[in-house]
Parts: sequence; C-alpha cells; structure tokens
Amino acid sequence: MTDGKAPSDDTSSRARPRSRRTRQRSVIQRVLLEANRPLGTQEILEAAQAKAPGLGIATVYRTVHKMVEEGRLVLVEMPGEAPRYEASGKEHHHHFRCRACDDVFEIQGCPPGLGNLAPKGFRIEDHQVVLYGVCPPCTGMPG
Amino acid sequence: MTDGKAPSDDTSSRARPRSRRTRQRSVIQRVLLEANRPLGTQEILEAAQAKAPGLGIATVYRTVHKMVEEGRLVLVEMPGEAPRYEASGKEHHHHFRCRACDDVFEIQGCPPGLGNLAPKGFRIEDHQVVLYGVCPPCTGMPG
DNA sequence: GACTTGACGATAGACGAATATCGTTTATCA
DNA sequence: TGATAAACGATATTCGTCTATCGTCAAGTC
Repeated sequence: MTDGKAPSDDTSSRARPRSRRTRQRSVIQRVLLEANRPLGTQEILEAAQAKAPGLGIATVYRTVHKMVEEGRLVLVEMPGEAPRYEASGKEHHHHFRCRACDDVFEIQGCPPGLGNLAPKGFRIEDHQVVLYGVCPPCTGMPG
Repeated sequence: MTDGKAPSDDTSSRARPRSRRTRQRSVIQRVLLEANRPLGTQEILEAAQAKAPGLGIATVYRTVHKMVEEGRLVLVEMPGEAPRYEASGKEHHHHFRCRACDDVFEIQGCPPGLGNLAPKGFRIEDHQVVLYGVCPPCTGMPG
C-alpha cells in the first residue's frame, strides 16, 4: 500500500506519468541497466556521480525504489551483505561472488535436482544459489 | 625465559584463557548444540532465558562469539537476514527457509553440477544453496 | 572461607544502512 | 514564460544489530 494514486493513472494512451525525467534519474537508470551485474547503492552512487557530479545518495535510494516498484529492477541479496539491484526481465539465473574484488556476476543455468533436495513434507517454492570464488579478471585470465 | 606467568599475548602453547563454566554459558551452549537448525541471537536469547531467567543479550553475543572462535559454532547467513548460528562439525549441507514461520532447517545433500555452472575463467571455491518454501509443520503435514 | 578475576546483566554508545525532512532547483505544461 | 509541484542535495533521524562500559556476582583456587 505504498501507492495512493487515484485518478488518471491509466495504462493506455500517453498519459504523462507524474514522474519526471531528470538528468540524475536517467544516469542512474543507465548505470543499472547497462551494468551486467547487480550493483549496490554505493556502487550506483559512484558510477552515477561520474556522469552527474553532485548526485546524492538519497536520489539513488529514491530512484532504485521507484524502479523496483515499476518492476524494472530486481533486488538481489547476498548472504551477509547489503542489497544489490539488477535489471529485471532476465532469464532465471544465479550469482557468483568474487572474493577478490567483491563484485557479483550473473551465472546462467541452474543445477538440476534442486526440488529433490528437501525431505518429504517440505514444499519448495523457490531457491537461490550463490557461487563463491575468483572472477576471470582477478585470476589474471581473460574474460 | 621459562617463566610461567607472562602477561603478554603469547598464543603459542597456552592452553586457554581461563574460561569459566557458568550456568548461562552452559544453557546457551546446550540450546545451540541441541537445536537441529540455525538460531539467531534473539532466538537463542529466548530459548536460553527459558532455562536461565534473567540471562542477557550481551551474554548471548559473548558466548556465541567465543564458540565461533573455538570452532564449535558456525555462522549461517541467509540473504537479507541477521546472522544465525549452528553447531559445527556437521556434514556439508544447505538450508531451507520456511516463509511461514521463518525458521531455517538443514537440508542434507548437494545438487550436482554446481562446479560446471560458471563460465570458463571463473574459479569456483565454494557455494551456498538456499531453498525457500513451507516447512512440514506449517503445511500441516507430519514430519 | 576468603580471594582473585572471569563472567554477568543492564544499558549507553557505535555503526552502517535506510528514511525523513527541508529549502532549493527544475521538468513539465497551460 | 510563468506557475506548480516533482525531484533534487544535504543532512538529521531512525532503525536494527552489535559492542563497550561498569558495578556486581560468583567460579575456581588456595
């Protein structure tokens, strides 16, 4: 119940969303949508500030929340770490976290047999796989 | 120097820093070692207070940290949640989190093919699998 | 039993992440 | 172009978790 918009929010025609296109918002959106990996708020802030000096952390939170609401962004949580965000609409995938640079990468594919792991009686609805190790750049290997 | 009372930080063959066996500590240890699932600090506090009224949260943290140091306890982190702790020395396993009661259960076994998920160049050292769903008690089913 | 000091409970403080506030800026449209 | 309010940056506040402090208690030892 975070939205209280009553009138004129139609999904048809070209009704102006009451949200405005600002430079800051565009920059943050581009940073997130062009990144091929989940970013944390600080990462977003730094990347966005490179293109829009002076941009503040509050704007990062505001924009990120809005994009999640709109379904354009997905929350990615790694154990013991602050939230990251990645573009939505991607194939089902998991994540790899590099212990050297702390970056998180997308990993396509999904191990089979996950549904059979739990004993009888457990109803499995979802799962999350996190791989840990060292990413190609950090091992000195090419991409 | 063959003295027997060096006040320094000699970590060589010193037995242990004179830890005392108190009622509170025993209770917390029993709670953790007898639980067959990871517990959070608040859970530990409540369970321990049932057996040792007046026991404080600081003692929970003190004891948990000590046990982790000693290798008797393992930190279990679920995405977006506060740390839990479980007895160490168990077989490699993963966890199931019930969305109804929020409890976390151990899941024996491990999906095969995890090492092949990442593209070439990624060095996989470890992994973590989290299953989400509803546990037997919460589905109304028996064990 | 008396002594030493590790451990206790209570709680204030530290800490990082996130939110709320507020005066200013600026996108949007009549 | 001017009016209006969404969005901004700065920052105070909140929040949940965890740590530090301190006076008291009691485990282990002689």
